[in-house]
Amino acid sequence: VNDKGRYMISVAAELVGMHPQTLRIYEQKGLVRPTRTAGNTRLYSDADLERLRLIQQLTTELGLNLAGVEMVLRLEDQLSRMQRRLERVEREMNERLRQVEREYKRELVLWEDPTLPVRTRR
Amino acid sequence: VNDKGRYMISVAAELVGMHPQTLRIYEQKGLVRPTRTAGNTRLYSDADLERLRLIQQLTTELGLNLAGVEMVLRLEDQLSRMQRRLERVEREMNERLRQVEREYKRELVLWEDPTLPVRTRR
DNA sequence: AGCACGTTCACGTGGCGTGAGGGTCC
DNA sequence: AGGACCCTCACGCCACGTGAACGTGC
Repeated sequence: VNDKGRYMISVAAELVGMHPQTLRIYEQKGLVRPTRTAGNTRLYSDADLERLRLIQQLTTELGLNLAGVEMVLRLEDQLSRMQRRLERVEREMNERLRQVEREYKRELVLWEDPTLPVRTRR
Repeated sequence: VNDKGRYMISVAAELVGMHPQTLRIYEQKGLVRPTRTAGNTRLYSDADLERLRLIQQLTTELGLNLAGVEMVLRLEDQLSRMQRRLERVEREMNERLRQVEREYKRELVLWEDPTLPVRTRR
């Protein structure tokens, strides 16, 4: 699937199996934000289609209404951002830990091996 | 507010401003789980009331339906657990970092100060 | 005996999907 | 000139809240 894909509403509706009117309503409620051509025609990206399929799953399979969909989308976004933040923090902390250990070992080696260049003592 | 408070359905409904029948429906859908007396009468705790107020906010103010409420409650629970985990990880990592730094400084001091007891060299 | 509890069924309202009508752009 | 776009309005269905009917426990 081409990442630059832009489909107008009839094609997009066909691709995700929805009514074109439904897509307009979703946009009106702020659930999807397709771009527009100069002639004001909606253009849906592949990301938009993916979002539409997610909304479809929430409404038809799980039975949420649109207010619920909006809130769930916000919460899931928040959740994934926190997930990434957690991973980042773990990575950075491990990094700093290794950094300190490396320095520590280097200092000890310097004191034990007199053939190495002398560093200033603290 | 007493934490051990147990109210039967009419009182609970009054306290949160809902219809008793609504509370029964919520229980049927698994949104609240009041305990029961031996005679099968529902007893709502203060935690149940708080949950009811949260559900009320989601439905009346934000317009979610019950499927949405259920999912939002799950997601918010997940979010708060991840929040706590993030804080815990940060705390533990800082702890380990300080630990390593302390050890590091102690080793250096031992090498520099001959009056201290000798440790085995690596 | 009476009152609040239990469950089940019925009704009304509102949200949401679907379609039709009419105007505009290529 | 035709077809797909735009928007707005109208209909139908289902979810949900509310109430009534009827039985049961204290």
